[in-house]
Amino acid sequence: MIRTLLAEDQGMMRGALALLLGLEDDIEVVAQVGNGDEIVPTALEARPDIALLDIELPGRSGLDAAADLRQRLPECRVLILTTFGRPGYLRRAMEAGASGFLVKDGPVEDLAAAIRRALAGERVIDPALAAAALSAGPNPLTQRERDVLSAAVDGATVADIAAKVHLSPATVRNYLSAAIGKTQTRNRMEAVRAARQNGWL
Amino acid sequence: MIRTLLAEDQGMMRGALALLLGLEDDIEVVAQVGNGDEIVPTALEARPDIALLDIELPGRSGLDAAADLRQRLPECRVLILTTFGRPGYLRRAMEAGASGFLVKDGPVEDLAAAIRRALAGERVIDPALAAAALSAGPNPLTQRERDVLSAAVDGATVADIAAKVHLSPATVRNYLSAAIGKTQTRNRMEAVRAARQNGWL
DNA sequence: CCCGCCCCGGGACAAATGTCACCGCCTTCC
DNA sequence: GGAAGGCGGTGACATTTGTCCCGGGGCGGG
Repeated sequence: MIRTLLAEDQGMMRGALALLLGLEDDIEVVAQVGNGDEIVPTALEARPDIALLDIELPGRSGLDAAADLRQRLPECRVLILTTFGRPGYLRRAMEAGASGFLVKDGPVEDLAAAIRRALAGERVIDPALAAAALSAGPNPLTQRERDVLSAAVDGATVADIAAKVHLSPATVRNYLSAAIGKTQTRNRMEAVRAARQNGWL
Repeated sequence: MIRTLLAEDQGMMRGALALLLGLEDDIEVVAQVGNGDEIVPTALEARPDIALLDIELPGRSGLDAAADLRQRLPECRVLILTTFGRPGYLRRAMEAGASGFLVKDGPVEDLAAAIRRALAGERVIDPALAAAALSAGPNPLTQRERDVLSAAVDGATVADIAAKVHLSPATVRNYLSAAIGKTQTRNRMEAVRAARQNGWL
């Protein structure tokens, strides 16, 4: 039996997937969590063979948790399951030591198949997505640029951002300008959009 | 047997739900679509007893399709199934003649139960959500304000918006200002955010 | 008929935003 | 030891954005 941990925030999706996987003869869902920072503790207790992680979770990103999990429980494989096939996400997933990367489009049958292949030691990645990740290149943004850009979502003013990141307003504007330049966009919102699109957050 | 149509864009979610509902003794999934404008044609052919519609679909909004479907196939009940429990969505769903409104959080067991209750003539609505929808009040934005605000997503400049909506830049700025005022926000991005939050798009 | 409200536009003005040049400090790498 | 680059900051500048006030036209209800 393949012992599986399932991390997914949408209750209906989580329940449906769990039920679905439970129908497979060789797969058993031993734990379910809906929150990012429950992943590692729960895994340490349930000791699954494989963890199926969503990326965008409340509490903690599935990518962060993946890296942590690979350290603390190396025998447990990690499969990332996400809505968005963003190049930067795939890149980070691989760097975190994930065995595969699935998008939530695509048929359900892929899921069980991916689990078995990952456990057999294979890497499970959509070829088209892999190509996109390679052609997009690495994240050009520095740490601070990411911070500032992240704080700029949903229309915060420069003053808001400065307060949130503990920087001078003037500095914030410089970072924003740099980020806008690197993303080849025209204003902060386009920059945020482009950065998210690429999975550089 | 309850004949069900399933409209949902995420392949994995769609497949999982279909499989899940298929396990119920009295429910049968007679059609699945992943695109908004396939809903009505497919329903006219498959003649389901109930249609389970996501709102945010490619091609056409599930809410639009719901209204249309109620006209063209009155014996078919409509159940809205969405990620976001936005007050305006609920309001529009009810105006479109939906029999119920489910959010994708919450347990899977709710789904089959909701289908049966909807077919029995009940209205299926989360009480907390209903309260929020009533307290939020109706959409205060005019048609043009909605147009302009919609065109302002992802950081378009005034000139971009003006071109997209075929208006003078000056007029666009006036509408944006009005929308910002009505949403009690400080800039266009916050206004967009607030409007989307409430399901006023 | 008038009132209110929506539509469309213009002008003027203050504030916010984006850009550029320049400063110093620090770390890393050749 | 220098070059390169990230970090934090300042000042100046042009552009954009948000606001307010002003027109005119249309349409519905009292």
